[in-house]
Amino acid sequence: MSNNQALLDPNCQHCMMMPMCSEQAKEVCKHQQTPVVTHTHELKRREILYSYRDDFKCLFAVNYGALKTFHIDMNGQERIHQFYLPGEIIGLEAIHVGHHPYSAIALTSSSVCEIPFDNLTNFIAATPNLQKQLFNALSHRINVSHYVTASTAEQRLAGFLQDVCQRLHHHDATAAFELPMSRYDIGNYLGLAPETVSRLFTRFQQAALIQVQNKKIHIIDRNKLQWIAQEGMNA
Amino acid sequence: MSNNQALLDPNCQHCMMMPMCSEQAKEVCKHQQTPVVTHTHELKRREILYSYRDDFKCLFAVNYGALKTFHIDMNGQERIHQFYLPGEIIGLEAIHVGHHPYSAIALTSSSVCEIPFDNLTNFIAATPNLQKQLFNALSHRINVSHYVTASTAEQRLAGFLQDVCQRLHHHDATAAFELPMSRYDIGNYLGLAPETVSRLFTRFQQAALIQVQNKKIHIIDRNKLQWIAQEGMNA
DNA sequence: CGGTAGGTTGATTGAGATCAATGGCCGTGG
DNA sequence: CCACGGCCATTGATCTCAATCAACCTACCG
Repeated sequence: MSNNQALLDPNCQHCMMMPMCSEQAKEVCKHQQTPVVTHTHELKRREILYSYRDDFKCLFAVNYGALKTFHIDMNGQERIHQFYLPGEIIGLEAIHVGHHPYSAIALTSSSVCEIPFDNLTNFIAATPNLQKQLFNALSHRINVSHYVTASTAEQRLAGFLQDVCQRLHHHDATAAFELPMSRYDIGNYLGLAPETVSRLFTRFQQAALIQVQNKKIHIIDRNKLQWIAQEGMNA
Repeated sequence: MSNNQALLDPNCQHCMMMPMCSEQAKEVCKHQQTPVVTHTHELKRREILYSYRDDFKCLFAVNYGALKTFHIDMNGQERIHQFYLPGEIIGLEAIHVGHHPYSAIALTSSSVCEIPFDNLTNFIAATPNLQKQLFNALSHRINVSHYVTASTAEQRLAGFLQDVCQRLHHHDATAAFELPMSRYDIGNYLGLAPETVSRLFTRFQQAALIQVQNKKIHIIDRNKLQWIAQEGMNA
């Protein structure tokens, strides 16, 4: 798939790397003979994008689908580090060590744009006003996922739903979407047992905050969800 | 305190911003009339460096002492975001929003170098090989503090001690240092009650992993501490 | 010297983990 | 097409680790 085709994709609208795919950017690239986005990868569910300890050469921007990064601890247990939704950049944590500290795997059929990091830095050096863009992306990543350290399970899951909703660019009080990950994955990410996640979904549904049918989530009362994320359910 | 004086300080050896204070850097600065480190602030214990929502203009590098960033939630409860030890950079999370999302306060008598962000970006644009430095610093911050989401209290505290030890540049199997923060702060940061932190210190001491006397910590068996951080105490 | 914040230790409670059983969904192969 | 098997999800029963409540101690500061 070419760079141009990717630009036609509605998902590119929200991609942090979009400025690197602009007409202006492509002019610069043509000059340098080094495009920022070289090509895209199509991934099937459970297909590995890269593995723990692989050399860091490229960042990846999620075009569609969803991925997770994880590692396997000394007990053979999976520990999920982060989920990635369309428009988000995978691999930033590898910049300073030169290799990937986590493995990345597709949760659903997905497509990612490959961004060779050297091309990117060259490009940024040539267009300093875009340097800020990458700083912003990195700065942004420092702050994400507050809620995983929230005190109660309710707060964590409410925060998670809220976060996913936002990252899928649903801005209204009500929203419907499909969770790309299993209850096990959510639990793993939030430090909860999958059973607890399941029970909480039921409780949230009983409280008319959401409607759940398997992976389909319908957010009914987002304000209240936000409230719970910060205060807990009975506060 | 001048830039030169700061350079004489042994803490500067490990500062991520040291390249910005090099002779080469100062040459560039002289050219631009905009030094990277303008001056330093001396802070007393509990003195505020900046407050939540303050405009983001500067990063700060800890010269000596220690600080924490935090915010007060809707219940009036403090939530600690991060601790900062000598050589570390405060304020990176503000880059992409333009204002500080947390307040910063000194835990002990401290000194920080003020780094106006515009000066820094100008400087980096003028010396592209140092652009990488800031990318690295940001990338590094994405990965820190794993252990706060570890499953057991033991693992979290062991991970925390291990982390502090490393950030204070103790590389040996045994080490002694002073914790700059209270048990309440540690608990708050790790999502544990202060009583739990206290009990764990006692248990770690009984297991001959560490010696504790108030804030003075003596790491006796760092390997085992590392083990516990990953596997738990009885695994 | 008291006063106060911080630290330790003990007793009790509770949220969430774990164990266990069941049901639904989907992909695979006969 | 249906049947089987595996994975995922839900629900219930029990247990456990850490929170909470409470008392007391200690260090530091005016």
